[in-house]
Amino acid sequence: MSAEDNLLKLVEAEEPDENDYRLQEQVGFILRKAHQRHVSIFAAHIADLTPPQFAALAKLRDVGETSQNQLGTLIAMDAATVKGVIDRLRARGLVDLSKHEVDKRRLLVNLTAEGRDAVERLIPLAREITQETLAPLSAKEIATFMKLLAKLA
Amino acid sequence: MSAEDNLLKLVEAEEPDENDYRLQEQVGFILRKAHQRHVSIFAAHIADLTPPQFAALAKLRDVGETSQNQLGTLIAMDAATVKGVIDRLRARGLVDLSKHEVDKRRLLVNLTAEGRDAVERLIPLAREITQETLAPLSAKEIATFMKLLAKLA
DNA sequence: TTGATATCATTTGCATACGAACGAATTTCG
DNA sequence: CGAAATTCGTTCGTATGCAAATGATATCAA
Repeated sequence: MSAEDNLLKLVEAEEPDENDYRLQEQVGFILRKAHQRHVSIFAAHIADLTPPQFAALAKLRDVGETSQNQLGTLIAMDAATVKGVIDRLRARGLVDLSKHEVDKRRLLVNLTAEGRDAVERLIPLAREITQETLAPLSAKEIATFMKLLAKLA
Repeated sequence: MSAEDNLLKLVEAEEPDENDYRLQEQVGFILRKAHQRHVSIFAAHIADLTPPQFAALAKLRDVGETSQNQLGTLIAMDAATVKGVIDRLRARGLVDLSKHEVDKRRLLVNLTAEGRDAVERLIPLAREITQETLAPLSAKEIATFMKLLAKLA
């Protein structure tokens, strides 16, 4: 088949040009990069905690004692992932675990005093992280972006 | 200090209310969820390859033979990560490796015939993945969102 | 009541992701 | 030229993230 035939077929079928797939313009690729950038900014401000670890602490501050699975649901982590995160926070004395009195399947997670202090101390830094992540955008752009991003998540 | 004093201090200094940090509204948290959703959509369309693996193949299709590190730069992966990705693609016969004739430090990566076939076959699916990821947005919103997301990445 | 289902948590295996340390090769510069 | 700095790749350790399998407990329904 000649190049002209190819072009013709393309036009007739209104197919996208397969030779013109640009990785750098795909949402998934840019989303991955934006996420990487945020994690990097986070690490620069809060060196001794990861974003998921901070998310767990911040959410526990909101809702108080919850089961491990429930916490996972609240911060968008599956059971296997949340277990690892909680284990590490527990090893550092930031949360503690106890068994549910009634439902013996459940593992209750709570902030320790130290954990509570840590969240309170870190929240101002978390605000800075959010600001710095959004710094390339104007106030108006931020409002628009957050609205659209929320729709995608 | 009384609660009223606290409130007064807050208003005077125009400080954010520390009791009002909402994890669910932070860019980082939503960015992480949006990325998770995209990976999930990707997996539903392309089961036997991960987004980073596909990114490596798609980029190799663009630029042809490159060094492992250079490829990593192009697809936003550090040296350690790209090595793992390429190792797995190589084990499956989708890329092959060779030594740079002149610069003996460099490891050249190339698509195999099978690898090239795979990318060409998968690109239409990748377009669908992009579409489905952006499906919650209108055409106009997509244009806006992509512009702003690119600024953040 | 009991048998089927569902839920909670754990474990294993695999795949990113990155910092840090390292050796080998190359480039820069005094 | 030759020492210092840089680049390329590898390895190790740690931390998500998820699928799948499993065991324990709880709930539902016949």
